[in-house]
Amino acid sequence: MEYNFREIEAKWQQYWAKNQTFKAENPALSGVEGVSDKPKFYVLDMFPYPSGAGLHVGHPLGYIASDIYARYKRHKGFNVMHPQGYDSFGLPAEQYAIQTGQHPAITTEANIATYRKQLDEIGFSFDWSREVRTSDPTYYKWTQWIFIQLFNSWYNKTSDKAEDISTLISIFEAEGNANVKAACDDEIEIFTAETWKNYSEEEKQTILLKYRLTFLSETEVNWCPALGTVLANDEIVNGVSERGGHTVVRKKMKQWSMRITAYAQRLLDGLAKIDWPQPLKDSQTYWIGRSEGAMVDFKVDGFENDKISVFTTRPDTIFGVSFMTLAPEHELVSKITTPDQKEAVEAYVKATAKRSELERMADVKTISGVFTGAYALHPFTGEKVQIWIGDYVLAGYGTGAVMAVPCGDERDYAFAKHFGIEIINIFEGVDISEEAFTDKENSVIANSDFLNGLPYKKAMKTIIYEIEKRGFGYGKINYRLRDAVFSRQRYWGEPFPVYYKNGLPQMIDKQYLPIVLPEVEKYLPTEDGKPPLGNATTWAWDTNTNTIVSNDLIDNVTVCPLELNTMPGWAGSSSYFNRYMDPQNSEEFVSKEAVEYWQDVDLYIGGSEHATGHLLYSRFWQKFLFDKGIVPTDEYAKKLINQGMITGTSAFVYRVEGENKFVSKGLIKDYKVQPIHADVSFVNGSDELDVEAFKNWREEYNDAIFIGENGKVLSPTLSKGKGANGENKVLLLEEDLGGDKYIVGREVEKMSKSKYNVVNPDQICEEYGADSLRLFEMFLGPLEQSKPWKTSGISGVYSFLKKLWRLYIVNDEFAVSNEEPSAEELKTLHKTIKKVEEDIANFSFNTSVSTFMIAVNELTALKCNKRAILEPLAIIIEPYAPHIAEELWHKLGHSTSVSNVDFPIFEPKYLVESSKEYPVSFNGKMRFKIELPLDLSVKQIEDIIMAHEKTQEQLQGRTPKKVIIVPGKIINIVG
RNA sequence: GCCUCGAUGGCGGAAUUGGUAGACGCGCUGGAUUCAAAAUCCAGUUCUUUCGGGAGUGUGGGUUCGAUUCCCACUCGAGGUACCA
Repeated sequence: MEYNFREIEAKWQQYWAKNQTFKAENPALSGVEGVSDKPKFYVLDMFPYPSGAGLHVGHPLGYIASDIYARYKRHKGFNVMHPQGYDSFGLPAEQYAIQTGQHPAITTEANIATYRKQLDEIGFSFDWSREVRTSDPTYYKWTQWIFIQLFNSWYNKTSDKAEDISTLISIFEAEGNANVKAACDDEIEIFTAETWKNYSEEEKQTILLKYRLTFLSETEVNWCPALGTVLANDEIVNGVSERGGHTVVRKKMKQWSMRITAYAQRLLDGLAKIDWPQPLKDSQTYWIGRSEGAMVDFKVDGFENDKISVFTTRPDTIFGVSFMTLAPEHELVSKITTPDQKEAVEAYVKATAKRSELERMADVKTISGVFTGAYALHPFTGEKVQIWIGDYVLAGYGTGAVMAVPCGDERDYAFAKHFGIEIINIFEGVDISEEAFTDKENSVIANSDFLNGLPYKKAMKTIIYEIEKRGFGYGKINYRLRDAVFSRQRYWGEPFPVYYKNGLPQMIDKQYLPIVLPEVEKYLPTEDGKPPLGNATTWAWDTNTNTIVSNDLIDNVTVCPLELNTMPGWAGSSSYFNRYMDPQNSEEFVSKEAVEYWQDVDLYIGGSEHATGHLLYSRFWQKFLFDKGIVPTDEYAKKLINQGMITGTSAFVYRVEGENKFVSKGLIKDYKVQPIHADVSFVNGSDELDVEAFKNWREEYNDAIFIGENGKVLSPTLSKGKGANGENKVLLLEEDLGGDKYIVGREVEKMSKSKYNVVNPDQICEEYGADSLRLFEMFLGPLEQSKPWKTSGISGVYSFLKKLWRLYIVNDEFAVSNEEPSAEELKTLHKTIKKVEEDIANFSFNTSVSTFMIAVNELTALKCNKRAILEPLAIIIEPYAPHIAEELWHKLGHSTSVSNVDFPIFEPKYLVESSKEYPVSFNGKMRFKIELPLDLSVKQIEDIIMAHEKTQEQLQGRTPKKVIIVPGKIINIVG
């Protein structure tokens, strides 16, 4: 009776699907007995984007880990929800559509089918009845609904939460907006209740838009006219688009934005109460970028009505200001520049416009700038301060202007030195002739009027008080975080539930959702530069019938144009974890009962690349939904783990330059060679190349000559035989080569199709089975670290599974005995239980696999065949290798799934030892070992050890200075 | 530049509060079984050695009876971020 993984795995995968073994019940809704008594546990994976390439072995790593955890929790008596779905809107499907005309929905559907097949083959315990797809109208209906909720809300800083826009309107009607503290647009005019009531409906709406949590704003974007779209920073390389190399310009566009900045402080504070990796928290903290300081206005000499506002974190150094720097794009630049400087300034502004923001920021070494000829007036001293422009100041950050204090800031110092600007020292007892003094905590202010002699903290308080008293500024907490642009000029995304009347956005009522993506002829932007939805001919809203109608009917009275942008990639993923709780609900986003029961995610596993994208936006939406009373917690995931990347081990062959000849790795120093990626599937575990497979790979290599490691020309004689893993292959026999082989070079790189180092899970499942794949992925190393993939090692876990199987087999028949287990057997079992439970608690799955191997090795050595040992063993291994466990469990005579059986209880009594093999060290170096009873006193141990002949041998007559004995641990003799 | 993580045999890695460095697996070497192979099993495998031993966890210091583990300085690698005022 062989371990036939193909048969076993197919059988149990079908069984689980048929019996809905992993369906998680919502007790309140289902009334399923027994479920409601169990505590809930919610294990979540970051759902995948279903790309055309399918899964490679890197993808399931986190899924396997979370699956082990979910399965373990079922054994521990929890009602576990472990859902999966697809983040199925996205660019690749759209690009494929542009190239081929194939509708993205069709491509996406096909890709999902591939993913599903691959996921099923690995034996995950997903509850597929809860599947969501972000591109499914029944799902994005709720994305649109949340958008409407955001539109209908404003952020009240007084109550410190989002409130319905109606509460704001009531305040306006009662007392105007003078006392409203809200997260809102920067420049809002103050009005009274009287004025508000006299505003037209349009004027009112325009004002309200400045307060809403999602709002239209003019945003500067990277516009690529050739592609007809906006590009993200990372899609621009050297100032041109990554795709196609087209020109990119900065352009202002009216777009939807999300007022995430309203939540900056709460997003920061919330980090303290969630168990997420510190590096991830650090990067969110940095991204939010809280800084305390002051806004200060500087008057411009000769321009009575203009002022330059700056934000500074060091208002205490204001007496050290010797110049100001404006971003070249600053609106005052053209106005205040003197005729003398005009030419230079204009040239500089022009040069800056050509540089991308990225380029400007990457170039740290060159100091550049131009004097405008104008002067600002120091608010305290009234002295004239030069106004410069410099491209290190960014228009998009803060006010686009900096008050420069060279003695206290390295960059200002370098700038001042470079252009010979005065450097005023305002620090007591500090030499600034060589560099700026930036240690603010240890600074004492001097040369600064009323601030003289004050340390940093006192000086800050005093100066902010003075600034506010004199009325040219105020203390302010600034955040680096920007409001998030929420419009995309794409086709394959969620349509907005928005139409425009007289240029003002109107929300479509909830009952008419979803607004379904229209059909278009082409997926490209229109010729006049409108987004792809501009191609739709039926894309107008009839306000009488509340239906989408033909554009021909637009009259801007009853029929109005619909929004042409779509939502960004992160829209659908920002709250999907809540939707899993109640995925089929068509009346509500999530029912009260469901969300009260499931509450939040107990364990979330995914990649760290989402640190400041998805993981920040989703926290923002959760806080908003919490404010609205829709969800009961304002942080949605208690615990988060980042799985590390699996890198590929690329293989290289070496072509002699100018020839169609390849030399083996050991010979490359004798030739001028060019390394070429070879597909890793042509290489075996000993880095030997299957030369024939490589030759047949591409026509250009058909006639290539290969020189082996020993310098022999590899003969092309073919022979049938077995490959390294037992598969049938046509290969070169060693005799034919005179024992010579072609050895490839290896290098660890990111796993990628273009590097030919991708390994698919399907291949592995086919050759070794899903249980082997699962064990091997865990065995590779710590979950959170990145690690290279090398398929050759998989034979180790495969042998282990065969060895485990054989424990249950006697004379080729399945058989276990009912004999009482021995102390040794019980010890093996219980130390395994203990270690595996500790490992799961620590997410240390790699060490669990080792522990299983040790247990099976020991039980094999003991020839253990006893039910009392082997039955619990099948349970504890189930989370890791569920198929073989289920098979063994049923063979042991059970008729229901092993997945909900109680985990064996660890009994410490089986591990109690009476003696210990003490390591005896001399000066910290272990020299020999001695077996001693554990109940000896320190004195007794010392007497025994000092009398020992090996001790005397080591000491060679010396008298030890000290003998350290830690009972149960070590003996160390010093001297 | 800054932030974060990491560096242990030929390779992946283990060593849970400072206490036997190299568990477990791959690979490799030798052997058993076999007509042969696959599979399986057994033994060995950090380096070095005059076979007594000696050295050894990126480098250099420090704390300690004792350091892969703690502290300081540095080198290299990976990821992120970026003249952030």
